[in-house]
Amino acid sequence: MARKPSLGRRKIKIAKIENKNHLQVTFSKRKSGLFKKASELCTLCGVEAAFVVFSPAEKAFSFGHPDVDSVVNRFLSRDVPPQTTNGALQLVEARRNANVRELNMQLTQLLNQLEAEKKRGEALEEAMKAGQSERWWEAPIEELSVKQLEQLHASLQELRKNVGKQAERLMIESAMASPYMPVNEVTGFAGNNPYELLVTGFGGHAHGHGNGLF
Amino acid sequence: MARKPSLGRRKIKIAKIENKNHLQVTFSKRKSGLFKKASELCTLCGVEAAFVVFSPAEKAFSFGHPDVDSVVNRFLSRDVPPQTTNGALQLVEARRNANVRELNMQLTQLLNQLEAEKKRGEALEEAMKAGQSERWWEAPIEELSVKQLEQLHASLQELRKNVGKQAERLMIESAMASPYMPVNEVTGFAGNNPYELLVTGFGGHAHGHGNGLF
DNA sequence: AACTATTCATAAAG
DNA sequence: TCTTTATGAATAGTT
Repeated sequence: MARKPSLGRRKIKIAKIENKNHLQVTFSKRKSGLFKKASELCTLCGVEAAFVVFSPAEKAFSFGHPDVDSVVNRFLSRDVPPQTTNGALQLVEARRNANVRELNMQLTQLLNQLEAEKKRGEALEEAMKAGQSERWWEAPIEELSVKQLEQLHASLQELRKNVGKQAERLMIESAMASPYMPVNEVTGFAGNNPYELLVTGFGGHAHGHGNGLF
Repeated sequence: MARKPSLGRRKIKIAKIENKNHLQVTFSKRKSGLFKKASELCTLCGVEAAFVVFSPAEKAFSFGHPDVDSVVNRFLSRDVPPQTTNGALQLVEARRNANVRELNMQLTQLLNQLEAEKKRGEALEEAMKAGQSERWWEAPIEELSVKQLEQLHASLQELRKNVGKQAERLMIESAMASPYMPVNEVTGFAGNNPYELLVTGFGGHAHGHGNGLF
């Protein structure tokens, strides 16, 4: 009766799994394990974290504590640290670049919609050009002084804040007309609790017809 | 010879670790393990994923394949899911759609407001000519003229390009062969862990069908 | 940071 | 997908 009920776990090579079924099973198992470990990290260390993954079937799964959005926002718009040591400088630049991209996204949309107004703008430019000899911020960044960079950064932050305030105000106005109380949906994970709330993706699969935003 | 050099791993309760040193060590170990597993998941299953975590010291750490930004963008702008027949889910769907509409409305209103600004533009034009502050871009966005926004946008693009070039150069310089996937340590270098190699990048990457936020 | 005993995660199979 | 099993891996506690 000497049997071999199971070979048990085998060592595998970390390389793309070719067998679709196997891949799906592995994805599912490992995703669960990852969510669990992320959850444990948050609980054990009291930190914020977010994890987003797209399944082989393009479905979005996410985990976040306190929630994905807040963590992602914190990540995307965190403030420049006081440090200016060696490597930190590059990182600051990279971060500023991220902010710039963020602003570009917003501004590009606005500008596209307002293209019709350009003509009138030309006149303004003439006027401004005449009275303005300072365009230092268009110089190569290596040539900008620390002070100038700081000023530019402050300006960007200010602009961002202004844009944000506007959006926030509009959102509050809209929210007042909203019939439902806030519900934690897609990205929700609330907790200090052992396992996560697996609220992933959306039921069926996808193809939306969009509302044409962005 | 029978020694007990170590008690070995012990079972622990998943609850906030109070001892600061212990907490820091655990955070570090588990973060590494998480990054490794996330990396493996991406490789094994050929999927995209992003993980962001803030350390107890508020420092941001992230992992992303192909990179954090593209994954996050994909997540934030994914399609609105199809309708369901389930009542409870319909409610969620409705709310999600409401969110999308809400955001679209914000954008529309913002655009309308900006458009309305053009009418006040003449007044600003006068003020400009009068030679006011050089820091006009710090004014509330509602008060910026179309022309100013365009100029600011151009400036931002220019800056972005400059920053990008520099970052690219630095990236190439420090491109010391790494078989691992991009892992960012955002606020500083962390050392030996191969999963914490510094890579600051921007990945252009656009899937052309995102409509909603949420 | 290194070491090890142990717990935990999971590959394979049903 | 859920369960079982045997192992491979991660890691808690210690040095």
